Amino acid sequence: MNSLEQQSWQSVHDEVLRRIHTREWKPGDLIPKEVELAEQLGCARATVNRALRELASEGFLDRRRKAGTRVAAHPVRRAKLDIPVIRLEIEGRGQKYAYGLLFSERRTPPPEICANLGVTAESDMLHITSLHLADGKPFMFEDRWVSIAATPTILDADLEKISANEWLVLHAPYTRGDIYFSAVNASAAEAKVLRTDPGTSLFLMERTTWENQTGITSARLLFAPGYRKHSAI
Amino acid sequence: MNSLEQQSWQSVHDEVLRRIHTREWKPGDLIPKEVELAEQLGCARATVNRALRELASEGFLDRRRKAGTRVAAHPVRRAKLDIPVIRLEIEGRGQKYAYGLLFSERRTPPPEICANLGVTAESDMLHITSLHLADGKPFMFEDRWVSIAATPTILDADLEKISANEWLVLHAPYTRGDIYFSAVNASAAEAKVLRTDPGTSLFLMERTTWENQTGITSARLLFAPGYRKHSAI
DNA sequence: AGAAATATTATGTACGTACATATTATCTTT
DNA sequence: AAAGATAATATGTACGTACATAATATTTCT
Repeated sequence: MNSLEQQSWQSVHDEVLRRIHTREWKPGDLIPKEVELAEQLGCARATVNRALRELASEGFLDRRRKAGTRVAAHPVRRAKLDIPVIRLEIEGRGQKYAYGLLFSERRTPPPEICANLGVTAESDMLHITSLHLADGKPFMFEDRWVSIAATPTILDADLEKISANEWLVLHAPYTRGDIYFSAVNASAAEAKVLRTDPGTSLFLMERTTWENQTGITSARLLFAPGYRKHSAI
Repeated sequence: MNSLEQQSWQSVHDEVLRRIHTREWKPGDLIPKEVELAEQLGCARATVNRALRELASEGFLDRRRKAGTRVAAHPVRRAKLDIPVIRLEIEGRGQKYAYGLLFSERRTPPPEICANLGVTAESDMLHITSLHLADGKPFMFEDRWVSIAATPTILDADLEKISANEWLVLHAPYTRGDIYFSAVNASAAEAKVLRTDPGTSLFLMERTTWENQTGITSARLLFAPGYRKHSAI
């Protein structure tokens, strides 16, 4: 890459990535400073800055003021997982989405939910279990607790028609959340709902969301056998 | 937020996010154009642009030229998963890392590996299985195929001492990869290696990486029972 | 020599201008 | 009215300058 017409932060991004991939710049190496790169590649420092910033956020570079920019010594791969509303995930596969409310009650939460959301055992909560289907077959079993204090309007929602999952996305603001992915053996009850055998290995997604310090909802999403979550890196 | 001294893309980012969270701007809504926002918030358009670009990449906004910027109708949560080298993941938990090579052979690949990597059945490949331990207990079982054509120097690596996982990160350039997460029941052999019972539900990560169009390696990473992958959103 | 103050430096960010590009909206032609 | 050409417009990006900030290097002081 000589000092000709080069432009665009994308091309700088690609060129730097090429040098990393070809080991011209090896893990741990200090790379030229922004001003030098800008000269080499014939563009403004702002352009180099944008490219390097992007590469750092992708985990390829480590940057520190004054210390300069280094190729990440232990490239941490940052996989981006898109977690859409279940309906869209199913429709995105070209399958027909259906949903059924299994059970709904208003009561105080069990200890593990209190711990997840940081609420007291006397909290007024809505407990819902439901089943999401793809082409008529069980796809995901949802077991959710919603704080009525934090989201009173959910009592007005018709959860026979719209899933709590989707209602919350549209009506409950939230600022942060946690997700855990794991694998569990199906219990007898879970196996029955998902029409599989007890003990079958199931993909589990546990999600908890807060608005500021207030716990909104905690959900256990259990996927039917064969489910795979994909990500490109 | 009045038209006073406001600066910094972070504060613009936070202010826009606040308006989304408080439903001042609801899903699907068209928000003011960059120039207007810049005026409102008293900063340059470039600053607003950076904030909105960030919010779009986080999945809160949809932006299109000429059409303007809208609050995402179906907020797709973008969970960022950090996938470090196994050794660092274990050490990051404060546990002692150990590694053992179980098996290594040089041979032609089975059909599923050919399909994954897009190589022919006559390819010269290295097949390695190994076990990663945390505090002496089985943590992850790795079953990996590496293309010798694409990465000939791996034959010189001492895979008794450094795991293929780590060696590849440090020595094999790659441009793109796929990851699949799923749950599987342990086979008899897998259960034995991971010191658990056959049928136990295990978290599986399948990774395939390419350099441009050349398949480099395909790995099946099977985690011991209880493993959970976390992400904040 | 060791600590504290000061200078230096690479990245981080803001601003204003200019132009590119993708879409949408409008006008013209058939 | 449908199709095609043209204008309008919001975002996308590049550039150069200016200053902020964090970390390091150097100098000064005790």
